[in-house]
Amino acid sequence: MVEVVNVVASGSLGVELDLEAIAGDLDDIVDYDSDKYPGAYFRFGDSAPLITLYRTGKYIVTGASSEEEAHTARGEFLNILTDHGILPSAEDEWFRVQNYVCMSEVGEKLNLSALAIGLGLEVTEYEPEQFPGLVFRPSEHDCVLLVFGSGKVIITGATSIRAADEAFDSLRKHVADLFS
DNA sequence: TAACTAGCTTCTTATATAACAATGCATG
DNA sequence: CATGCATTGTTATATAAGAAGCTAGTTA
Repeated sequence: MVEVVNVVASGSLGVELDLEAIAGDLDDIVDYDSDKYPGAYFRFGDSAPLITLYRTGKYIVTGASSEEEAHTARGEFLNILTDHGILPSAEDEWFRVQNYVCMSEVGEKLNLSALAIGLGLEVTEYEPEQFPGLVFRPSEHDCVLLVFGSGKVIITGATSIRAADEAFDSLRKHVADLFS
């Protein structure tokens, strides 16, 4: 099993927006500086996900620890926009999770040099002087795994929890075959 | 010279290393 | 009171994805 630690999702309001006016109106929750970055940041609380809104009406949600939390943040975001008359209604827009960042562990300490050879040098990168984790890009899974000597594993780039689960499972099987 | 492409910026999150800064405490 | 060592804290390293906008480089 993998634990979701971060969810990145995106959607579109379908309308062009005046971010300067919105930032002025929602001064307490919106942070916008076009010289620094073209997106306007919406923060709903300290540990809540961050929503970045763009001129085009497209937006991204980052920092949610579940898909539900991402949806909740999006709902709050849409409500505030409709309440302030920025949006006529919150319908007819798409919203999709683009990236799941997950964490898990294999339950034993790992020799990463041996693991790199075992998994195959063409699908792994391990340069401990540059970064302590081994980068594993399994050819049969569409995500990337960072494997550490402690046995902890980060799975990122997955578009579903199932994909992350499957990728971690295959890593675990490789580890079991190699070190037993 | 114009159009296009590629790469970088911002942000989030776990993970683990080294290198560095800054501070605390003890000993001479 | 000054120096040395230890601890704590911050930053960098690397990963993925979305977004818009800027710059740099290439090509027609």
